[in-house]
Amino acid sequence: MNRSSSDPGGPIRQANRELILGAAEKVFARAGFNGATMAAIAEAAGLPKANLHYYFGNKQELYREVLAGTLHDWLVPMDGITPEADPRSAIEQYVRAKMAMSAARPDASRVFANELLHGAPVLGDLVHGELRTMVKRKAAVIDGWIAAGRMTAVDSIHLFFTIWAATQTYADFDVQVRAVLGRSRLTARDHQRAADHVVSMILRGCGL
Amino acid sequence: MNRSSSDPGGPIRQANRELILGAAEKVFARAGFNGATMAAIAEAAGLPKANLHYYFGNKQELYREVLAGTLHDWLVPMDGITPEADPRSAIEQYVRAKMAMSAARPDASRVFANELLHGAPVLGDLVHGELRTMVKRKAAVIDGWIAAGRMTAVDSIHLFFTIWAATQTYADFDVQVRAVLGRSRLTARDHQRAADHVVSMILRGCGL
DNA sequence: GTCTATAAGTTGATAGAC
DNA sequence: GTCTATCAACTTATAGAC
Repeated sequence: MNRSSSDPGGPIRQANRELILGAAEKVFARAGFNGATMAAIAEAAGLPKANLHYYFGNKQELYREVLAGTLHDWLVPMDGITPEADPRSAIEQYVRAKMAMSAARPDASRVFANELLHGAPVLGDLVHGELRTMVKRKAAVIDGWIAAGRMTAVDSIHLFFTIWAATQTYADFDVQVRAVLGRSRLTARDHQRAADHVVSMILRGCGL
Repeated sequence: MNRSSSDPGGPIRQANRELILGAAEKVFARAGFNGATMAAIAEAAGLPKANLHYYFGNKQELYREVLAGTLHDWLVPMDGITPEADPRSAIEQYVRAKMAMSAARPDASRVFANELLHGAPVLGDLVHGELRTMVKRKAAVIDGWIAAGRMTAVDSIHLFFTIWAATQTYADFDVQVRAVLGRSRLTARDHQRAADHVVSMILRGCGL
C-alpha cells in the first residue's frame, strides 16, 4: 500500500511542504502576491508547477501559509515581556530579537509588509485576532510598569508600532538603507550598529 | 488649428495627466505594481484605457512618475534642518510634517513603500542619487549639533531611518494600526495621539 | 485628442498518463 | 505522489476610425 497518499502528515509531504514554503517566501518577497508566479515558485523549489497545487490547492492558500508562519514566529519573542521582568532588559531583548529576525529572514518580513500594505486581504482575521489579543496583553504589562514608576509614561500600544516599524525597516526597506549608507550589502557590523542605534533610541524614548 | 496636439504642456494635457496620476496612485497603492491594471486605473480616472498609453506611453512610466512626485514631496520638509535651527523644534517639525503626510496622503506612502519592498527596480537611481545626497547633507547638520553638545550622540543617518519608519508606518500599515487599536477608521484625534507619541519618543531618543 | 476593437503574450489551474 | 500538456481567462499595448 502506498502510505504517503493516505497520510497527510507523512515525512514526504512534510518535507515537500517546507521546500515549497521556503521557495514561496523568497518569490513572494521579491515580487509581491500578484508579481509572483506559480511557475517561478516551482522553479525555486525545483519541482514541477502541478505539485504546488497538489500540496496547497491554490496560490492564495500557499501565500496564506507563508504569512501565518511568519506571524507566529513574530509573536514568540513577546513572551519575555512580563510584569516581573526588568523593563529595560525586557524591552532591549525584544528589540534585539526583532532586529535579529530582520537580519536573518528579511523575506518573511517583506511578505508580511506587502500583505499589510495592501490592506491585509488574506491575513485580516489573524491580525484582528491573535495579534491584537497579544498586543493588548503586553501593552497592559507595560502600563503596569509605568504605573509603578519603573519607566516614563508612553503610549504602550503605539510603542509596539514604533518598535515594529524601527526594526522591520531594516528588512523591508533594506534597499533604501543600503543606498543611503552607500553599501552594496549590509555586513554583520552594519547590523550591529543598526541594532545598537534602535535599542538606544527606544530605551531613551522609554526613559530607560 | 488644434493647439492641444502640438502643445505638450497645454492645459488639457496637464489636467488629464494630473487626473491619471491621482487615479494611478490610488490603484497602485491598493494593488501594487503587478496587481494594478491599466483598466482599473482608467476606470478610476474615468477615461478609456488607451488614453493612459497616449499620455504616459506604458504602465511602468506612469508608475515611475507617481513615485518621483512622492519622493520630491518628501524631501521638502527636510529644509528646516539647518545648522542655525534649534535641534528640538527642527526635529519636531520634521517629524510632524512626516506624520501629517502619512495621514493626508497614505496612498503615496504605500506606493513608495511597495517600490522599496521589491528592491526599488524603477526608482533605484533616484534613491541612490537625490535621496542619498539629501540625507548625507542633513545628517551632517545633525552631527554638527551633536558636536556642539546641543543633543545626545545618536547615529544621524540611522536617525532618519527611524523617523521615516516610525512615521510612515501609520500610512503603510494602517490596517495593522486600526486592527490593534480596534478602530475601523482613524480619527483626527487618533492621528494627534500618534503624532504626539512619535514626537516624544524621537525627541527623548535624541535627548531633547 | 478620444475611444473601440483586437492582437500578442502571460498565468493559474487541471486533466490524465505514469 | 510526480509530471507533461493544455486550457481558459486575463492583461498590456496598439491599430485605426472618429
